[in-house]
Amino acid sequence: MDGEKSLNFIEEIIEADLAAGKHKNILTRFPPEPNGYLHIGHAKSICLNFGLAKKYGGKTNLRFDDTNPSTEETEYVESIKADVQWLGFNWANELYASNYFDDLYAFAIQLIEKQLAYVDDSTSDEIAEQKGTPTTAGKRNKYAERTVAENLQLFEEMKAGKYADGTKVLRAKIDMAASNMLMRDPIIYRIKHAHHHRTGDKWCIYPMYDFAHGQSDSIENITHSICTLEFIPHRELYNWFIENLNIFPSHQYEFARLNMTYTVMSKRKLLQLVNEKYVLGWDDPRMPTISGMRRRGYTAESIREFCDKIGIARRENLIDIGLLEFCVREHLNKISLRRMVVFDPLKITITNYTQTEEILFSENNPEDETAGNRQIPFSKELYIEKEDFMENPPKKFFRLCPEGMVRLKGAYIIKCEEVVKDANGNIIELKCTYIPESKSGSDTSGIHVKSVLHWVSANHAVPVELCLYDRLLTVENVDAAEGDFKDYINPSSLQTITTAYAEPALKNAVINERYQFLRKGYFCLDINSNEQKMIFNRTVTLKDTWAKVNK
RNA sequence: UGGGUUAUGGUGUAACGGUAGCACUACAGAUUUUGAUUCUGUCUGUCUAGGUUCGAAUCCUAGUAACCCAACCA
Repeated sequence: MDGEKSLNFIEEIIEADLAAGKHKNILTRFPPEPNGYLHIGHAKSICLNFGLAKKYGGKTNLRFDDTNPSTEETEYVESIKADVQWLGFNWANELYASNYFDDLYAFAIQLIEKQLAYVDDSTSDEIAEQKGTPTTAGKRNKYAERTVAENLQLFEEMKAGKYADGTKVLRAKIDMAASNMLMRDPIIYRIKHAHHHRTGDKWCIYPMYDFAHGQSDSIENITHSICTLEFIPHRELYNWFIENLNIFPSHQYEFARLNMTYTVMSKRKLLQLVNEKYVLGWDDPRMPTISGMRRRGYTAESIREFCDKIGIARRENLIDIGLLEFCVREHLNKISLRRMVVFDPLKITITNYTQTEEILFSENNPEDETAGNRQIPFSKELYIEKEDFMENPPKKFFRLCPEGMVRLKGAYIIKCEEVVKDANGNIIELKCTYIPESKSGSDTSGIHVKSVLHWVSANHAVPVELCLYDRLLTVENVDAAEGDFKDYINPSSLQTITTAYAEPALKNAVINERYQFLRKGYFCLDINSNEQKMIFNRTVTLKDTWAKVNK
């Protein structure tokens, strides 16, 4: 393959359609139901639909599939729009299935007139009963015999609010013996005396998904209607309506939805996590929601890159969350400002340091020359990370130890001369000397050390709070695990650190800027930060070879 | 047990009858003032059994496994 990226199966279909002159331009759509927040699985669909349009010079509509007023809310509409935009996509039109309620009602009348739909008074249990099973055909009931006039009147009365919820439905008259259960006279309208977030109380009958989605595609002239695998059986019905209504022939294509290790990807389960307070909200940084990932520090670029890397196919998949982390590290490495923060401080006194303080410089980002330098104050008393010192180190440990030497990043080489302990034998301080000729950038000492540590000057240190996140679940594939998914929630998915000290440059931290805390990971300022307290979220750790060796 | 869909390294994804490639992971090494980054290298794969063919991941036959469908949800 001469460097050319191969096409996925949908791209192949589109290129064939375009080549055959079937369409001049393509039109796709992203059709969320506004009953929850978008998650990374939706991002896959968004990137696909908008990406295809972009690649082939077409357009994409954002269409809310709002046919069920009892679960849908404006709050969700707003969050969905914000998330799609944040991901970097612009829709051609903001549309709603509810825009088409009048058209859909007219379509239903047409079906009745063609004797292809009837009003059924059966209860939901009776309908289920009469439907049969996958191995036995269903039976049509007496209501299917109603005349066109009778059906027209009844349906009109349903619309007028004459009947209570659940007492009547409109059904398409197709085939009660079909092997595809969806073709066994599917319900297309039900009575719901519910307030709709857009149409208010205008309607008390609402179309079902199957009677709304395909027709909406058709009304908009969508050329390629892309959805997930579980809708495959719906395609037959989708086509049946288009054919019998004789409307624009949109086509449905299906791809496999995204599953990811150590998390859940269903709106129902995510809603449960929110409602039952396992997380702090839809935008909790542990959630796989777009808003959660945004708050955690993921960039839109990295999410798009991830969606590109996982590919599009028709087989079930379970993507290693490590791939997502790889993508975000890859981007953050290029753009984040380097800063030093000590999480668990151990005091160091430089016994031979005679100045009160001096200002040192260090690069903001070694990956980006234009990022410039920052000032870092150095003084006699510093903090380093407790875990960077060991009194009796194993062979492969090359950080600080008694008599040992390390470099302080951007500063000097120091040597540990004395370990100070409290009455209980805990190490509370290290007395060190520094090598004056080893100053960073003008080192003439000739000394080579194996390790470089991050540090902060004690007098200049800024206390900050850190939120460290771990995977949401304790098992890779919760769908394959026994019992309820909530049994597998990771109890330590959030660790809050209140002992951390940051270098003074971090006082200027702002939302949306990305930081790499040297040797610790990528962080961003949390929206709950204020003048008194800065809170940083860890987006992802750095790769840590030492942690692996150590284990 | 009716119908539908899918099977390629640990995980994803290519190949369109002609050298099984790429990415992530894992492992080994080089460089490094982040045990990061970067660079180099290594391991591991065509669900099974037959068949067609000079040649099969690809075509045929028969199995096997997984997922989806019996909501007035989408």
